[in-house]
Amino acid sequence: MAATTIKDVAREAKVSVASVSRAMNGGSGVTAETSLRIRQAAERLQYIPHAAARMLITRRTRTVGALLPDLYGEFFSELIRGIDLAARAHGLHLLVSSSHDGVEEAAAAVRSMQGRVDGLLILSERVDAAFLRANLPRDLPVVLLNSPVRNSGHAVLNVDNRGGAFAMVRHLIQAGHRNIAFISGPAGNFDSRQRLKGYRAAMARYAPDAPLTVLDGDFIEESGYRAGLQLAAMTPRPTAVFAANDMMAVGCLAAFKEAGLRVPEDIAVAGFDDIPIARYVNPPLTTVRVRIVDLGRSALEQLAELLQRPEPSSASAQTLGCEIVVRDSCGASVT
Amino acid sequence: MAATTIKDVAREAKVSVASVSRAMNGGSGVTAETSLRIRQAAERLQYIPHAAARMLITRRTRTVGALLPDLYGEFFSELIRGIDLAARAHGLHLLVSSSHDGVEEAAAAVRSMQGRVDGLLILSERVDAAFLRANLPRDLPVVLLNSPVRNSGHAVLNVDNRGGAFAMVRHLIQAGHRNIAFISGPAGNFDSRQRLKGYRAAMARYAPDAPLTVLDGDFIEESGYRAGLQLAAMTPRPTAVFAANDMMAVGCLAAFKEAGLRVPEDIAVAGFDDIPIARYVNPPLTTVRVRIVDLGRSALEQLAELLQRPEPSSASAQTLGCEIVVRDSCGASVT
DNA sequence: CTGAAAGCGCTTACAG
DNA sequence: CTGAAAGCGCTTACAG
Repeated sequence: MAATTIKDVAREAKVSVASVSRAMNGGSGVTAETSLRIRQAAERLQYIPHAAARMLITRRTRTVGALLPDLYGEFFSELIRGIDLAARAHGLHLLVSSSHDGVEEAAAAVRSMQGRVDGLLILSERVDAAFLRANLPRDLPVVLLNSPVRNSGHAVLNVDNRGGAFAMVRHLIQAGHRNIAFISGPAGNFDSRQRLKGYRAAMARYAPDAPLTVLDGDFIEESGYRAGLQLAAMTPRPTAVFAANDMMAVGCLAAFKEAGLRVPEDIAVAGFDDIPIARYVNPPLTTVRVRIVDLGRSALEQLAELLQRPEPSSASAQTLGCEIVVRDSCGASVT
Repeated sequence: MAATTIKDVAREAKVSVASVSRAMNGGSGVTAETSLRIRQAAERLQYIPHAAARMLITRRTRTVGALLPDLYGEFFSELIRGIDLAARAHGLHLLVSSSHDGVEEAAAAVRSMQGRVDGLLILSERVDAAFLRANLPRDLPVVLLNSPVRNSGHAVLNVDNRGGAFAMVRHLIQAGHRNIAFISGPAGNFDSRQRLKGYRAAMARYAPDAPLTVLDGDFIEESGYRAGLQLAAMTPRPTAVFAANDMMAVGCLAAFKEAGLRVPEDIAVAGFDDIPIARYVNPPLTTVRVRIVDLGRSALEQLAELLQRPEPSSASAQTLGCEIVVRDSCGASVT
């Protein structure tokens, strides 16, 4: 105990606590000499202002919260890394609450963060406008990541799933493919729907007469494997398949190997995400890369902005671009 | 603004703030009826106690901090997941500060967490006894993860790197190998040193006459590749190689493929970590799995324990076991 | 059981 | 520039 307080410093520097406070907060309102003397005293006493007392009086925590669902490895860590880096740059602390799969759990987490954070970053399929209205004070700055929510009054930052998928399909078409199949993610999934839209749009635009083939998947490797077996058995067989994520593309590769199909000679394969495994499978996977660190960083930047200027009433909606990574699974790197 | 405070609830329930406080904190010292009336009033007003005020008076934050270095994907996310799950179970919030590579950065992070956390989880190669002494108040509960620090007065929780490596080498020997090479991690790395010790111990015990071959690596794939090329050129060539981590084992596989060596027929390969890629390479990699979620969970549990009983002066040091995962890269599953 | 009051450590008008 | 004082929202002895 016996942590040194502002009083101790005041005594040591022979000034009032008010002056200590002013000196510790930028020093405006005190002479340079006084300020120096105070800061030296503080140094001597190893004084660290009590965070809670400061929060209580200033009504600010200098902390932001991040609410995340049960995410898979790489995405999660990259996202946090981006958020963390940006938070540190802004002098903000980061309170994390992850691994939520239920709405109730998420609601409890959000509520328990009340008063401990100045703003919130939320990434969760389950969080919709109604959830936000029910569980958040109207005036808490919030940035939604990868969310379909619109006009909730909150800022939204999305990955350009549609654009990434569009670009990938265009790439495949330019490489000479026309019969291109798509393996979707889980039915209601927002990312998957956007990627499907990108596929459809690119096909409509660049190969309007080509057949559309959409197989159901669920983002799990196994579902990609099953879809791969189906594809292998089709006549005419698509010459390329674009899976809504890498794991399903990996499953596809396994199915094709089993079916005796060569990749990319007999059929080209592309994925989405660029997970680390993508470059280690055989052949290495052509895919769409999402700059996840940037997603986290941008989200935090936006939130930090909100903390300073409480939203000019028009909630922004931004989109973060993706890039195509061409590897062997689609044949030569044709652009 | 206008957040409802304890006063509002007191007025609404027609009691003193003292009674409200008691009712909100378990209700001892108030009749059941009063307590109920108060809690209903609180509900009506959507009262949430102000965290900072509570912290200020109770001297507890109900928050733990996690200081993490710049970790790679899977390990990081699994660790946080484990910590987060356990923290939630204990009603503790989690303040995260990650991606530190410098000592100075880590020190600043630790200091800035002062007063915002009741305890700290620290995973960092750079953090030694001196660091802890210089940057932490003597009485702050701390659990060190995977740390060589001893007798610092802090609890330590380590992965059984030595035991895992020992078991793997024993497995290889039992499978008939005698000339087994080891590829080390970075020179000063604690994990690597422990794994090397395990290799040496198992060789000494089960194949005391067999040659010891240790190649330098640095945990990066590339270094495993180089070591693989060296191994391929050796005479006599080891019949098995145990890399101090999976990434180097993956590099080894690439080198062997290039050198025309078949795995496991010509040479067996084993790694350490069981990263997701391990099961996707060709052939799938035999490796040592670290239950990272459990590591995080245990660390938090230990910290939570410390928060309740401030360390009976004897800092504990625990070790978390590993398990061998047998896949094709070492041939048939001989146990 | 219940309430009045002190006090946690800080910041910030308000005087001087 | 400097300080005395009020007050942030809570909890907890202390009386009754």
